[in-house]
Amino acid sequence: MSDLLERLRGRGWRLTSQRRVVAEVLDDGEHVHLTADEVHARAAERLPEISRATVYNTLGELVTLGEVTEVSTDGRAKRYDPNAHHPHQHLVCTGCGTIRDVHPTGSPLTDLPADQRFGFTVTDAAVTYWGLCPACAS
Amino acid sequence: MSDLLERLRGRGWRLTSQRRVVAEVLDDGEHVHLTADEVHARAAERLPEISRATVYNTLGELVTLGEVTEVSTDGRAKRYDPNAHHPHQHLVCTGCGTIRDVHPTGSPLTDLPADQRFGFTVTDAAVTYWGLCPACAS
DNA sequence: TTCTTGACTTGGATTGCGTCCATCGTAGGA
DNA sequence: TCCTACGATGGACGCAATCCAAGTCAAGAA
Repeated sequence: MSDLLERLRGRGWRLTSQRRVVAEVLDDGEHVHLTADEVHARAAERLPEISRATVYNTLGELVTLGEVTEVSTDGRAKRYDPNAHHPHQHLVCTGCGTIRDVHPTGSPLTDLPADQRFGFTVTDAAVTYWGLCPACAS
Repeated sequence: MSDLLERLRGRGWRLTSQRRVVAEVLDDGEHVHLTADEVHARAAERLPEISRATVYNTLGELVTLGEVTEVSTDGRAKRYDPNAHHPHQHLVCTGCGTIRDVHPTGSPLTDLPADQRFGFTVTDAAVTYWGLCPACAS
């Protein structure tokens, strides 16, 4: 994660305590995909005065820089995936909304023939798998 | 679409003018994927007093019955896809948000090995392709 | 070290999308 | 035709996210 902070500094980021804390929170919970509010709650444990607006701003900047991926599954709150540098797909629980990273075989982008692209310049493809997690299934 | 109305009646639906109009709107614009607000606007052209709550209720019921599919691409408003009986995926313009139905080769569900399911009972998979439509690319 | 400045943060207001609820209306069976 | 339970209404509400004007501060300059 210090890598991340270095990369950000290299891009001309002013390194404030708020931004540092948000980056640390994303790093700490690398296995989970936090909502903006969850990021804010965890950041506030270390920096009580941090505002939600700043968390939103910082997350948005990290997404723009490609350091973090935004995952919006259904109509719920967006979740933020710090695992942006390793391509993967998502498995979402229809019960509780938690997300797992998965690695399916095959690559979806190549599965779209030219005659199915309708003149679009297709740049990305995402596969979302839906199901019930063990906890919600019981 | 009269098919749809028949099916709904067969399921014990009370056939009100509001529900009929919502169904007609979805049928009319079969090529597009309308937001709830767009459905409401078009329905209101024929039935000015129809309320947004009724449109939301009716759309929700149609989704529950499997007659319509809910498509939530990014953080924007959900869109409703009347083409629920023909499996397909979606190609979304990152510029304007419009959606096209596409038919990729291969089937995503079979692409997730058992050791990548983490105890989930996986029931569905959706592929979303992202790109710029011809209008937004120019 | 202190100064300076513009980028960053703040929090309260606001927007967008969707749901809830008490009340009224009406489709369709008796 | 009448009854009544199911559906419609619309205004209040909730949640996620954004906006904005004012205050704060990181980091380069001197």
